Amino acid sequence: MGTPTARPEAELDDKDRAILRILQQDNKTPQRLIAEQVNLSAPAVQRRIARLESAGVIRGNIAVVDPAALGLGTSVMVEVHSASDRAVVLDGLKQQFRDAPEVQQCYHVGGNGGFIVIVHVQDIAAFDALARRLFSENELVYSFRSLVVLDPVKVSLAIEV
Amino acid sequence: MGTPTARPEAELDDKDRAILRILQQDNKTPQRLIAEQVNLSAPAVQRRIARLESAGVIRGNIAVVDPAALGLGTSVMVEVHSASDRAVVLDGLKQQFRDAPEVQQCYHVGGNGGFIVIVHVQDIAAFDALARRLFSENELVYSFRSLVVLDPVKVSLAIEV
DNA sequence: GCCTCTGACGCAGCAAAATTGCACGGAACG
DNA sequence: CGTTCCGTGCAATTTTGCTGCGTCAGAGGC
Repeated sequence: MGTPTARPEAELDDKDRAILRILQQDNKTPQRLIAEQVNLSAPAVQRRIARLESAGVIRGNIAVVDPAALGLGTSVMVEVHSASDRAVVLDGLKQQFRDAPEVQQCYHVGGNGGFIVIVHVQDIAAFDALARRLFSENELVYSFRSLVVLDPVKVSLAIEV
Repeated sequence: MGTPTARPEAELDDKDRAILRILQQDNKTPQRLIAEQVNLSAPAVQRRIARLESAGVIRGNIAVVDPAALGLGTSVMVEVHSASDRAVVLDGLKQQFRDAPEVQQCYHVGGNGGFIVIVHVQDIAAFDALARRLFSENELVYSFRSLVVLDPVKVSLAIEV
C-alpha cells in the first residue's frame, strides 16, 4: 500500500509508447502535433491519453521548477539508517519523510542502505538545521551519512518506454 | 556548464509562489482556477507563467509515468566511485550516465560518495546486465555499491516554494 | 462461411482553454 | 505635479481539447 499505484499490466502498443515519450518531455505539446508524429488523428491521441491516465500509467502532470531559481541552491543526499528494522520504526520514518517538505525524494533500500533521502535547502547552514531536526534528534534514526551534491548531472522522472 | 540553468536571482512574490505550488502538483490546472486561488485574473496568471518559463524558473512541463506500469518494476540506487578524480574521468562518467536511458537520475556528490545513480530496469537480471555494461566493465569506474529499492517512499521533483 | 459484437478510428462540430490587444491605475522618478 | 513604467482586468480572438456519430477491421459464436 506504500504506492497506490496502477494496474497489474496494461498492454501498450507502439503508439502509446510514442505518445508517452513525447509527454514525458513536454506534456503541453498539442495533441494535433502528437497526432502527426504518431500517425493518428488528434481525437485518437486524446482518447489514448485519457486511457493512459485513468489506467494509472500516467501518474500526473507537473511543472518542473529549478531549485536554484528559488534560492534552494544546496541539495544533499542522505543515507539514513534506522534504529531498528521493525515495521513500526520503518513506517514511522517513511511518514516523517513524506511529511517533510524539504524532502523531495525518499527510497527505502536493501543492502544495508536503509533510506536514501534527497533534500533541497538554501545552504549548508539550513541543511545543518534540518539534519538536526530530522535525523540527529530523531529517535528512529540510528545514524546517517550526508553527501552534498556537487553537480546534479541528470535530474528527471522520465523512464525508457 | 553542467546545468544550463536559469537566471541569477529572479524575484518572486507570493502570487508567483502560489502559482508554482499549484503547477508543481498539476500543470493542467486551468488558469481560471489558478486565478481564483491566487486572486488574479486568468490573463494575469497566464503572463506570470510565461514569465516564469522564460526566466527559467519553470524548467519544463512533463507527464510522470509509472515505471511499474511499463514493466520497469526494479529500481536501484548505485553509488559509483570513479577511478580517479581527474576532470576527464569525471566528465566522461557524467556523459555516460546522461546518455544511458536506464539512468533516470545522477548526482555527483562530495564526501567520498562519488556518483549516486538511480536506474530503472525490468528485473534483477536486467540490472545485472546493465551494471556489467555500465559499471563493472567500465574503466572509469573503480567500484560501486548497489542498493535495490524496496519501497519508493516519496518520488517527486517538487520543491518547497 | 456468415453474422454479430467489440474496439478503435477519423471527421465534424462544440465547448473550453489559452492568448492577445487595449485602456486603466498605482509606484518610482524627476 | 507630470511622466514613465509595470502589472492588471476586460473583452475579443485564436487555439486546443473534447464529444457524438458513422465506419471499419478483427474476434468469436453459430
